[in-house]
Amino acid sequence: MRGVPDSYAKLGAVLNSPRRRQTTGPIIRRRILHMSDQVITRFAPSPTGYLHIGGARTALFNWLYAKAQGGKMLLRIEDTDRARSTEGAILAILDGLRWLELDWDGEPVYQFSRAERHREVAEQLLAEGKAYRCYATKEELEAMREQARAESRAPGYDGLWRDRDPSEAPEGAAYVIRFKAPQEGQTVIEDQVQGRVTFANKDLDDLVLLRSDGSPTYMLSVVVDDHDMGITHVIRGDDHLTNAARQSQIYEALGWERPVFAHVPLIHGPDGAKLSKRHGALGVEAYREMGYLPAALRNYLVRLGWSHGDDEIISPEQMIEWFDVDAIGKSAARFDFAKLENLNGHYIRHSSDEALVAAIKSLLPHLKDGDAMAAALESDGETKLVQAMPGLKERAKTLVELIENAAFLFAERPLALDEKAEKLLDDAGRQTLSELQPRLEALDDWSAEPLEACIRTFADETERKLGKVAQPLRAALTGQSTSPGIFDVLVVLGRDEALGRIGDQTGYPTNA
RNA sequence: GCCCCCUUCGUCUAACGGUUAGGACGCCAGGUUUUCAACCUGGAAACAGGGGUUCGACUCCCCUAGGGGGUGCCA
Repeated sequence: MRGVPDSYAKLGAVLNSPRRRQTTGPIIRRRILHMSDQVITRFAPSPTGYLHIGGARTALFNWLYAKAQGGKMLLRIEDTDRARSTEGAILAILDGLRWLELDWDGEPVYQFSRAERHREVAEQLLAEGKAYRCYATKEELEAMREQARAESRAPGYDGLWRDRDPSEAPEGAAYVIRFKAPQEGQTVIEDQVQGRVTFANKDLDDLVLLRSDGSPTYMLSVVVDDHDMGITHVIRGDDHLTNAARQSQIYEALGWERPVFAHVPLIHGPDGAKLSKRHGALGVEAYREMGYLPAALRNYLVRLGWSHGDDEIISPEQMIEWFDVDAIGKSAARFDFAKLENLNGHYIRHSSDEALVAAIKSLLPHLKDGDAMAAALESDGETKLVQAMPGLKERAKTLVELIENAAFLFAERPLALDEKAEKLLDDAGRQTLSELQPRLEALDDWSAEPLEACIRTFADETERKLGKVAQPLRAALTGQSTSPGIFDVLVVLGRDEALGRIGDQTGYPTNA
């Protein structure tokens, strides 16, 4: 737990920042109320699809804030829409969070299981005259909207049944329970990211709390659950900003204290438009399959909208230490794969060889063509892969690339050559290898230094530049024109395999 | 239509009334080099526009334009 003096210092800093100056009053009140309490955030996805990148960042922010404050992050599955919620989506979301290493406290709360409690609260509001039965039909509602539009008014429910006596209702007609929202004055949100946001109450209509089938709507459920779960800070996408106003009214009606709100701007696609499947609203599992490391993705995501000076590479520890919602920007960010790749490359280069092999092993089952390498690793390939890793990891931006670049290790003789390798192994190239082959065969210590000495001497003596020797050799050994350092390749492959691959190209099978 | 929010290099961002407007990714040029990466050096590249306030505005206010979100018996 954070010490009290520290919290006060922090509060002071927040209140004194020019950005917050205008919102002093209300913030003081709420902040002090929470001062002694533990921070409890929540991530509340609706299981209607995978965990997309925006959701992942929201989860990360909630997680970071909870960690930074020594609090908790709870997980709530908002599955009140029975038609659209699926078991598969729930699994995908949990799996995605685990992969990103964002753990939550306690068991996930399934919102649907709390429907009875939600209904109870709706009935209470009804009994207190803060809600009412509405018998309007679909057609009536549609007409209402059109008329509002025609009159340039805010569209929405016009209060048709707000003050009507229920006895006027048609016999046995279906009804919903609507919230009797205040019609005058304004509702103010003191948002930790957006600042003070004011809504005129006349623009906020009487929302539905309970559907005609008796099921609670999202707007009711969130308020009740956030309250019952003791949520102190609601950090979510700013597509919920208007909802915050409506929810505030419900809190007010219930006499409950509101949580602190922080609405973070959305993530857009590279073209600035809303994220669509084509450019980035992929499930996090897609990022795993593209070979991104969770740490790299987290680092990328945290910098999308949040900053700490000029820091770019931020360790998990620093992230937790530095994170705070008031450093979150107010404008939307575009998703940029190039930067993600760059970061991922950095994290790959700085991972241990063993960690990368482990990451590859856990990724392989998720890859279409992962079986072959998985099998190779099962037998004796793992040692080779670890051995080759220092050279490989310098050259890969994703695990997928790493896997592709490592493929030559496990390739069966004779190797298939790609186009560039084919070119390198022209007559001159093969001639070079033919001359080199006996020297290598004669070598009795097949390790890096002797190999390098041997090849450099060979190049010198035959008046060839090293590249003229290394490239054909690389082509013969890997089937490609690029690879880790050639001496390392020679060593990792081992004497027999290396000489065998060279022999395949020179046409002189080696006996050595 | 109505309501709310946003606007610094192509992208992510720093700046919190006084800077040659900084960093990162990407891009370009050079270096290093057995290939490719990595790495090093250098370069091009931004305050959306217009009004105020002020001795002084990227920073504060207003308007315009552009972008985004919301406007459900979805969440």
